[in-house]
Amino acid sequence: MSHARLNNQLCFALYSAFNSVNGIYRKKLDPLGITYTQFIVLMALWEKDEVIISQLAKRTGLTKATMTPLLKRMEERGLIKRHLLSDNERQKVIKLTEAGWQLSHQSESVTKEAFGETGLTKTQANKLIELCKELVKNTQDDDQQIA
Amino acid sequence: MSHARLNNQLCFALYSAFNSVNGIYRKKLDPLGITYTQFIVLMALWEKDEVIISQLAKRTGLTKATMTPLLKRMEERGLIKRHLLSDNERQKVIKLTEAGWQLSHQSESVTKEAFGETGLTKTQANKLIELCKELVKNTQDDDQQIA
DNA sequence: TGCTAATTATTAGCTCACTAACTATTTGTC
DNA sequence: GACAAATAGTTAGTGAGCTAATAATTAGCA
Repeated sequence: MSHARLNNQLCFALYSAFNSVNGIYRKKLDPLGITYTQFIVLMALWEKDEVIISQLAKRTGLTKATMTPLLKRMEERGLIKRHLLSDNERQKVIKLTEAGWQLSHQSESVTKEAFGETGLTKTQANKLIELCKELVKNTQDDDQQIA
Repeated sequence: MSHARLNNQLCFALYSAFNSVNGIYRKKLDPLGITYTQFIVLMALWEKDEVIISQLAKRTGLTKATMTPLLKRMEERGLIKRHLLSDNERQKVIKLTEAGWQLSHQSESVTKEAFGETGLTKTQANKLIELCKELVKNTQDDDQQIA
């Protein structure tokens, strides 16, 4: 009668933790008119602007099918523009608008406040980030073996 | 020009890690005809069956609005039954069917295989789980302060 | 009793996230 | 140059996940 138990499930722990932090961010980002996923895309663009959709998908870990409607909504809200490249008409370049850049100024405090609400110490958070990255790296390797 | 950076974001780390593990589970649970969220609900029920929806929501960390369509789909697939309680007609009791119990036999190997693919050691996984639980506990406390 | 407040579940409307199938280009090769 | 293969992005369909609003029942209490 042995079965998987919720309490010592790695995946359930990550699932709950992400939902918790996501909830914290939702409250803070809602007044700015963006979702957490859009915030991630913005962070990626603040680091490197004018990139094609595939590159953006790779850096955020999202699929292209997720990106399309996401970017469409972000364009409707005036945060980005999508331009067709002249030298390769398959590709579309994503570029931040002035409004998209403006949001970067609030991002620092949003992140700091959100971190505060997690109640974790810096050491704990760094350890958590490190382990998550390790996990992601390992599973990416797996994907490449399949391909 | 300082702004939040993707690479040292706790939330992004959790988000990526959860998406990775969720992807692993998706491949394994798809042949069983269930999603990861449904698997979580099943695990909760294997530990304690015949509970009302609110209790199930609390244990899984989902909202009631998420539970309703989720449980409807699970009932359609014959995994659970929903009964109205006679002594309190607001509440509905969720009870596993035989098919729902049957899945518990495969759950152990699904979890073990999935853990293997994360490439983490037992020590790393336990540390990760511990930190996630700490985070969830802290943010739940916050919620109670608000209420 | 009778009226308000709280609880339980559902619904509607939004956003994300995936897979699979599709269109449209570009590349590679003969 | 022509035709298969690869690449870039979109679309369709399913299943979460949330908030806010809505019923319906129960509890509290004056």
